[in-house]
Amino acid sequence: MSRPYSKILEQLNSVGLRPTSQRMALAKLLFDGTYRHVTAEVLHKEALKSQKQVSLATVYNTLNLFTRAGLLREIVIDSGCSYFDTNTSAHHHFFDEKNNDLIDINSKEIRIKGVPTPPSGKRIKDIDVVVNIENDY
Amino acid sequence: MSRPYSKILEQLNSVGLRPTSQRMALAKLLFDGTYRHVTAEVLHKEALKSQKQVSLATVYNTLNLFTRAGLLREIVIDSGCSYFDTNTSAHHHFFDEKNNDLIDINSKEIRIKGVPTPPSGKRIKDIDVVVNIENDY
DNA sequence: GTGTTTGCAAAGTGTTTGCAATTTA
DNA sequence: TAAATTGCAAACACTTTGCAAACAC
Repeated sequence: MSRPYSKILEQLNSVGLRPTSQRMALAKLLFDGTYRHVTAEVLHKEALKSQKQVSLATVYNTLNLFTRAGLLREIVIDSGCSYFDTNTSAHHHFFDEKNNDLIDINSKEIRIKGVPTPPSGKRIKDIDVVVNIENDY
Repeated sequence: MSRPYSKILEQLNSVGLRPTSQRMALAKLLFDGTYRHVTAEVLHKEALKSQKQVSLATVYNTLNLFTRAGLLREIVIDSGCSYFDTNTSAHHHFFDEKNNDLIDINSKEIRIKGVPTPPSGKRIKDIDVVVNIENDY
């Protein structure tokens, strides 16, 4: 599943980011072939677990850089915790607040009708849909 | 526009909250007859501006109590800032990130189709739609 | 070599909490 | 007067930042 080294290198080069060992290690964890939703803390722990020593500050900086470069998308659900989504195409999410778990919903599945005209001088940038789910007892 | 004292008192009593002077003052600012989206900081400033001295901690505690009592609804858009909405019925929002401005969208206007079945053992609790808007240049 | 990146610790933000003093019923 | 509430300051969780040392090109 893991993406080859050369692909990751290419990806970093293409957005003008120096392929430092920390960035390479984090990119390898993030872009492993499946779509992921990670917090800074989770990614930091994963990096330490794999042999790579990276500081939490660098994880934050790298997530922000990758997001600005279009490699990641930031999602805010709860206050006090940002998720970073490796799927940057338009799509929506299930959110299970019991486990703080995000699940992708393909953008083609959900259709939204009847969005009113925005206030004058404004236009729609994008639409975020979060389907909150809970245990079915 | 402002709601009469007796109505606010009744409202607090109905959810089992003691009508202290701080709660009365905050309720008066919140439930003024129009729907509002306030942050703790903004409400605190408003309280101080009106003659009422309330601590920021009490504003936070009161907003949380009112939310738990069903008088308010909490909305998280940005990380690092909670909004409290005096409209507790199901509805959606425009969000203008330029001014950090929330605007209600009547729930009857927006229709969502094609929401996939949630994972087994889970059911849909509610759906949040945020229509992000930006300046139209 | 020059400019970039890292890691640390410190600072920053929004929010919650412990506790003594105050207020409510 | 017993229980709830307040305000303050300290604690908190998450995130950003300043700066010297390390690294990439």
